[in-house]
Amino acid sequence: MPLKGRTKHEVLTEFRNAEILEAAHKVFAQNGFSGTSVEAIAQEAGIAKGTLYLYYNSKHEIYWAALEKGITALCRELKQKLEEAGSVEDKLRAYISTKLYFFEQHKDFFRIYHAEFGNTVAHAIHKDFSELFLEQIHMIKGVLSEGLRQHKIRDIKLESVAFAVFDITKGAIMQRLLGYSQTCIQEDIEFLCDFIWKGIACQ
Amino acid sequence: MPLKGRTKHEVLTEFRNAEILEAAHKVFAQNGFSGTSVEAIAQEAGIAKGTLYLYYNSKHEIYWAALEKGITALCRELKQKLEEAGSVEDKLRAYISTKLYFFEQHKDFFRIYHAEFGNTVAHAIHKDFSELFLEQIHMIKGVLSEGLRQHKIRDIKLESVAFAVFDITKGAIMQRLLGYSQTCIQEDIEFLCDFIWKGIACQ
Amino acid sequence: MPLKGRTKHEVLTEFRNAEILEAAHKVFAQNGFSGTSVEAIAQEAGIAKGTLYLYYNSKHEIYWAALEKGITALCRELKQKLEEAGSVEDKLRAYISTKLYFFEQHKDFFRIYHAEFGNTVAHAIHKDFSELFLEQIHMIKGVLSEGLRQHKIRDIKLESVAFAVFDITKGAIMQRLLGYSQTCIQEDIEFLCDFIWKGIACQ
Amino acid sequence: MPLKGRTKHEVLTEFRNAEILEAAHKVFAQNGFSGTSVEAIAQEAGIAKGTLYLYYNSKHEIYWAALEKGITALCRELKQKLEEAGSVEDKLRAYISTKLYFFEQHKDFFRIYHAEFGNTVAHAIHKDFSELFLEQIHMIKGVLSEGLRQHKIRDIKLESVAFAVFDITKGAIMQRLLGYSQTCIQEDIEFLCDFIWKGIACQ
DNA sequence: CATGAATGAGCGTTCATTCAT
DNA sequence: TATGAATGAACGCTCATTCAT
Repeated sequence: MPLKGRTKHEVLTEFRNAEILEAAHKVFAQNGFSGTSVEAIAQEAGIAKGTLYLYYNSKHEIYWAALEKGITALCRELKQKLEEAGSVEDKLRAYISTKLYFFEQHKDFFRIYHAEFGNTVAHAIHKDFSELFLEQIHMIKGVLSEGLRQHKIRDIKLESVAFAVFDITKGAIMQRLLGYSQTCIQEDIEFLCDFIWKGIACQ
Repeated sequence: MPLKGRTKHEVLTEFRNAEILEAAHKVFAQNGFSGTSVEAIAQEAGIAKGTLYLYYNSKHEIYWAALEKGITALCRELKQKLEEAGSVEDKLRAYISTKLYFFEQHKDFFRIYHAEFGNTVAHAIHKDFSELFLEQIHMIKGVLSEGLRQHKIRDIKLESVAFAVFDITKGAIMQRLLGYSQTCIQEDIEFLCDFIWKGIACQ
Repeated sequence: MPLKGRTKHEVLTEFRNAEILEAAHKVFAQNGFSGTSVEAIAQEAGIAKGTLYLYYNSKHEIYWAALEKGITALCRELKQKLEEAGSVEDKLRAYISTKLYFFEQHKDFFRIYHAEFGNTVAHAIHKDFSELFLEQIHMIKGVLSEGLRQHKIRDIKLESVAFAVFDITKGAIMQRLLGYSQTCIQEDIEFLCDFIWKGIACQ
Repeated sequence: MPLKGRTKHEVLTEFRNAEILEAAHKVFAQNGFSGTSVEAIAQEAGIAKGTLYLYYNSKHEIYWAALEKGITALCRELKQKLEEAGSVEDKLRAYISTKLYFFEQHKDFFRIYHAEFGNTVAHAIHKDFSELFLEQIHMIKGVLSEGLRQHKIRDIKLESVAFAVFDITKGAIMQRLLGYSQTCIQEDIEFLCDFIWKGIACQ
């Protein structure tokens, strides 16, 4: 009895998937990949261990799906906020503030995301991860290009700046999570925007 | 017959230690902590598995020793280069260039170092690691303070800047390792110095 | 569909448990505790090594469970036979004959039981073991007390006698197992009863 | 420079041997055979691990030598005291009291001795051990034979009695070691002699 | 679809024994 | 003779994955 193009089965499956990934986020964030047992994920999700394998073929796949889901959600929100923003300055601010707020709400996910970052350099298991990562770099580069065309940004290596923006933002989120920074989010956003803009603006 | 206060035995022990840690650097860099077996480290070091346990009490201890050795070496080099540098600008440049060159020569170590960074956020196993990390932040803040006193740097949250400098630099190294950046090191250094200085200088 | 208060699962579990302990009896008896590998128990039980750990948390736990199961069975049988016996003489005979016949049928168990006895003196690992041991002493003392009240037994230190009865009986079983004694069980029982009774009877 | 038929070397070797076995007694008594590391014996003896292997070929050999030394000493003392004793009653008492006093002074050794007894039944590693054990049985049987010839002992299976005497005595020592018996040694000896003699005497 | 008992490869660690010095 | 660093086989235990129910 398809409704809106989806069978009841599909809806149920999707629901289960969401439950599993939510559980995965939680336990992977707490214990890391190798510190997490499939059993723990199953318990957290409230299902049997074997059931997990009806939805995912391996522990790695669960991990990757959880990672991807979060990144996809982040990218969707970033794209939307960037589109809504008008000027280049606003877009840059939108990127930064969206990310800080997003991870403030999804701290568990940031842990996984950040840990995977560490692994990416160490031994690129997932090529896909770097692709998703590069997508963000591309996004920032797009904003910077626009700023360059509008002569708001000085002649500078856009790619390097994009990486820098990405890294500084990620670092700021990390500081918040580790409790190194006691400032409020707005203050952090102001600082980052100011620092970056000064670094790239004309004159 | 001790020479220069060291017995033959001590020299041998130190040599073995160095061999083990070098091997550890290599295999941990390739496979991460949990992906690395003690057997693999032993083989890489050219010794028996049991021999490892004459020098270290556990796999974790080997890992941590490898990490610490690298960080200590980096810190030593950073301190020396910062002292040699004259002006604040030079010191900032010294920090950045020393780090880039250091990790260019110790790529394996960077992988471990970076991976541990990911873990630190995820679940702080080693308090000591964050201490060593904060030591670098402190170092940068010292330079920035000097710049502030000399009115070369505008009134800005030094701590946040320090983190930013740290993150951008680390990001740049990562780009090089992953092959995202085809520029030469000098170019990277120039870019980073320019970008950061513009972001913090007066006016 | 539970039958007699037990689910199919419970029955299966109990069956597995019995299989495991039987296997444990055999291999522990042959090789002692430290000479027995978990792998060997699993093979003897016809299951995988990991399966053992679904039922017991450690090798020690398996050992102790095997020991306890046997002792419990022995104690149950002893109590029953003692109750059935009428006079004090019969009770003493019942204790001795029950034990000899019991261990004649459970030779493997006697080996473990006896070995643990050796360990108990050496370094009391299991307090529980000495408790179970003392339970038997208490049982014998009870019989002797009755004999004393009935003036069948002379005034003598009951505890010491109880230990003596216990030790002689155990020794007799050991002789049989080691093949030192070629006499039949009945003969052994007669000898023990006669010897002990002569030692404690009035006049 | 042989003195009394022994070279200096032989004396030294014997001294080392004694030191090693004394150390072995101590650590084996505390931790059992498998719980004792060769390293521990070496440390206790104050020599290097490798040195042990100059005197003994394996851990088992050390264990066995320690056991044998004690048993030999016990047997020597038993024989001497039995010879000194006059009547059959005195000889029986001499056997019992010598054993109780001997093990009172060599508690460590009793632990090993008793533990090995457990193992003997479980899995006869050392045939030699049972030989030494049977030697004592033989000794007791000799005394009993004499008593039989002198018509002090009734017609009874001597071998069984010998085992019984052996077992009761061993049990009494064990009780003392475990603290189950608070009586003094003399009291224990009186009880054992009385109990056994009543059990075997004529009428 | 869901379950969870069963599996067995894999790993960290220990320790009796050897051997170069 | 004495040493103790080096060895590597062996073992207890874990856990991702499978599959009969």
